[in-house]
Amino acid sequence: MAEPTGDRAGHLDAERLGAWRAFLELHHAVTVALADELEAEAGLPLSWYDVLVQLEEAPEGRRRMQDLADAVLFSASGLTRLVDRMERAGLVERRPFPGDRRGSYAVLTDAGRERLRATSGAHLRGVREHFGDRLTDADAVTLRRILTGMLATGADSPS
Amino acid sequence: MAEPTGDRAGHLDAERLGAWRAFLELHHAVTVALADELEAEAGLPLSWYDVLVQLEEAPEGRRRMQDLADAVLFSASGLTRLVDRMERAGLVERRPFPGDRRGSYAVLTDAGRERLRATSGAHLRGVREHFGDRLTDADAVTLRRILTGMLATGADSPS
DNA sequence: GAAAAGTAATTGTATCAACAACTACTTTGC
DNA sequence: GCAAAGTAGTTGTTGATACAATTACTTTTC
Repeated sequence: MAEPTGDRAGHLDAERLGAWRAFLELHHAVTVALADELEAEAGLPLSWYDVLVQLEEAPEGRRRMQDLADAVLFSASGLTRLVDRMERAGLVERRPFPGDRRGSYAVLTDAGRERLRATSGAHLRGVREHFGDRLTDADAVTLRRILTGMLATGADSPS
Repeated sequence: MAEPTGDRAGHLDAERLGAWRAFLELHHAVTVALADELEAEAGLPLSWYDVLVQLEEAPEGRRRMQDLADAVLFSASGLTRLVDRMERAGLVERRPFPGDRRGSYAVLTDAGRERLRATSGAHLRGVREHFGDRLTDADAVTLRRILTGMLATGADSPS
């Protein structure tokens, strides 16, 4: 469109900077609120919840460690310790990966599945309350379109 | 639009959940990329940069500790240590707050101002590259409108 | 105007995440 | 088929953040 009006493409104008700051602030507000609520209502760190969800959604309730680390946005070593803690709590188990003795699965236990079931209501209500309900239907569609587009644009995500 | 189709207001539908997940993923991708680049190109943690910017933007290059903590989304104790580190590096100084001997200012030093000047180009380029440039002009306006609206809706932000 | 309540900042401590180095295993190359 | 290179996962260590308790001061209350 109009470029040479001091508004050429690539310029970090006030709208973009405003969007960026709002993005950061909203992320902080919502994730802090969700983590606090989940901790208070279910005694569960948000990172544990994320692992439970990823396993629940995976076929047979299990995923490879590296794979799971990518899904929950953790480093490999971070996931090792996280799964350690959750295993101690009885929510997941490690199982050998057949055919490659280096690898292992993290598998959801019955207790883990039950814990997720007992918790997800509260968390989803939180996501609605702090995020979903603040969007009109039209804005939800638009926001999703814009954000997924931005994700697809960069080679950032497949980090 | 149509409500009673299992899509009533308040329901966390696929669009909203998709937007939420894209939001989380984009935040992670962009902040990790920015932090890595800033560290690599300027040897500066992102949290330090945020403090420098907040002080630069404030009148006389100084802000109260608590005030600054809110601005950079840190706890009070977290900011104490962060300012400790930056003070050791000579980028900020603590100065007494006249009229209330409990309080102190964090003030930008000349070295801090210089360091910010030398760094902000790289960071702003990063924000453009990973965020701003992935938005059309129209989407930038829309995104900002949606996000600031969501922030205003909740009582989350003034945490 | 002294005691109680409140506030700004710091410190003790625990947690938790990342990086780098390591172990164990698998695949590739010759 | 053996050595070299690559990959999955774990462990040693460090750094950074938060919460709770503490210190120092200020404001309120009676």
